Amino acid sequence: MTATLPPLNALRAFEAAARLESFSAAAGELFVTHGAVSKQIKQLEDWLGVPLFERSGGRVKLTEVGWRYLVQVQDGLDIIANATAQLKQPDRQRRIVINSIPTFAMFWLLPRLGAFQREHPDIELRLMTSDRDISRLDAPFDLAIRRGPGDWPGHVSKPFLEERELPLCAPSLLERLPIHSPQDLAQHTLLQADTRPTAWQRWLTLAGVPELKPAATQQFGHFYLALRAAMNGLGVVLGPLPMMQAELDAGTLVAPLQEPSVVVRGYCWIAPRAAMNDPTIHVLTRWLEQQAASTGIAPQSQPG
Amino acid sequence: MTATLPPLNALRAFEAAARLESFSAAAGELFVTHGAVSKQIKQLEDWLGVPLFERSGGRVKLTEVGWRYLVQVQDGLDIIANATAQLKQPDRQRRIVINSIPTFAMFWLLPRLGAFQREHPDIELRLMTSDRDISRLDAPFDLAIRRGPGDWPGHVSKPFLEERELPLCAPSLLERLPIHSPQDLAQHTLLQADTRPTAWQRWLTLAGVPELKPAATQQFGHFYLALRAAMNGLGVVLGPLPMMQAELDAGTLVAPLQEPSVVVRGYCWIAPRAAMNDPTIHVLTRWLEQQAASTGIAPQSQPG
DNA sequence: CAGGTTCTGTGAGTTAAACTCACACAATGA
DNA sequence: TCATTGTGTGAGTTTAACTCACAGAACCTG
Repeated sequence: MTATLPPLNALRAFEAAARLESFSAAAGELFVTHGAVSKQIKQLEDWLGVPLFERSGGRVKLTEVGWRYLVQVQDGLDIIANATAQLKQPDRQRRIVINSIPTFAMFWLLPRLGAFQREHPDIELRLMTSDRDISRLDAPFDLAIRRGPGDWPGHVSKPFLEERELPLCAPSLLERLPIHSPQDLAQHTLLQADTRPTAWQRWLTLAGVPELKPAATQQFGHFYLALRAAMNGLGVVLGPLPMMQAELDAGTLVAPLQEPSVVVRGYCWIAPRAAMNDPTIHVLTRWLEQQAASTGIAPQSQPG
Repeated sequence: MTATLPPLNALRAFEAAARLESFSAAAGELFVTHGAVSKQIKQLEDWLGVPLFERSGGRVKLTEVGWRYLVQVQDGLDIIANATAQLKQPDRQRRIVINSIPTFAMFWLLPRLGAFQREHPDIELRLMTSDRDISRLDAPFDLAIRRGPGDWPGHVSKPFLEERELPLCAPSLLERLPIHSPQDLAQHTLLQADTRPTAWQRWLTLAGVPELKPAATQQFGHFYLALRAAMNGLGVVLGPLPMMQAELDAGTLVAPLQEPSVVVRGYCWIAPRAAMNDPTIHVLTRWLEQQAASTGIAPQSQPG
């Protein structure tokens, strides 16, 4: 990371002073004089170019900007402190922690987890979800599921499930506004997620209607929220197949259009290189590949 | 935070050296000599008590411990760098960002979002999800939904929806192993989440069977994963009502037992004090309260 | 195999950040 | 009005961070 960092030692003083709303109390906590804290805060404010505290008669109170900065600085420093504490006290537990992107966890992995556990009752799985790049996770993991291929230094990865996208929506939506061609999407709300920002534009281009303006768009922080919104009749989502096949089979979602069907980046399992010595990881990754082969488009052989 | 922080300036050198796997390259990036970087790394390793790099013949490579530390240090430093950049370039947008805990977003809020948008087409909502304490979020928000009451300095909050918990499961589960009394739970897998770690123990205690040992327990990182697992027939979850009423009505979940029904901490909206000057926040919070009053247990008047 | 190149390790000395000390000023409370 | 508490800051001190110079090791090339 080459982004500009502020004077880091000053952050320690800032965090304490802001949390306690007192330079003197912060000085006590940090075992320095209040003058040191005062100078550090002044240095930080000068460097940032904005006041972080309001002063009134020997008392300080965070400004709104200072408050916003504090919560993020605390988050950053907490992560560093926690990482440091963990490093000093390794906590070795025997379980496989899977960190999956939320949509995959909910619509593909979770419905199959029971089968895995019946087949492997001796393996304890713990499922976490995150959209983040694996290099930026708060907690360690043994296996990650992310869309790929991708660049994951220090890890082994392998694609195991391809994906294609089609417009999907609740059947009730079509009763009010039928969709027979891509042009009909102009009457609808298109649902999208931060994690797939260009999906609709790409699909519309392939469909031959790049300039189409929908009635509205609805943005969600996570794709699974967009999918749930579609099930709730809020609009049309570009649904991933074969992941949503169960919902199509159940009739909670329908695919009004069959073309174009865009093949997009599929799913990879990702493990730290050191974890590849663990046979349990092999059991799990083989199981993932077998499940993918039996339900949808397993990728052609591709090196990790 | 009074947790021990390592020498912070050394982290800057460590991050660069670790990312580039070169002290000389790190020195170039940081505009210091390689000797400065070497000394900083040595200081950090001495302070932590563990080597972070393997040395071989003038080359360095991260140890496994060093690698794990790097990803977390990078995360922490990135948050600080991003907070710093945001502070310098305020990005003022006109939209309401809601940060809700995932379960509430999916099962209560999202099904109602369409109604809100039809009633208020001029307000753009952006829905984010997180379990984190609001003081530790990566991104700013205008309104948060968390379970409470709670202590949220600098914010205004108000409970608007109470909650009670009952064992819920898929109907297919009862076909194989009926549940007529709390003792019957011994034959089942109890599903739980990190965010509600003591829920089952409390419920079993109230049910008069504190020593009951279930066939298994299954832990999930998020409560909504536990709920989805229950719908997929993986076990019994302590389901929140009235949130899951729609699923009970639809038959995807059933409540085999009606007692004891535990009233637990419900839901609060939380807004930064400064945001209370914004009339849009009032529109949204009043709408939340009205929706809660019409669907479930609205709390007795309680100050924020 | 020898020499050159590149990279890290470290002692000695230098520089600058961090700190202490002491005093000044302001708000609050008794 | 005076005492108390807290912040601001200049001057001086201390220590972390740094440069400089040299040494050692691995790798590459001729």
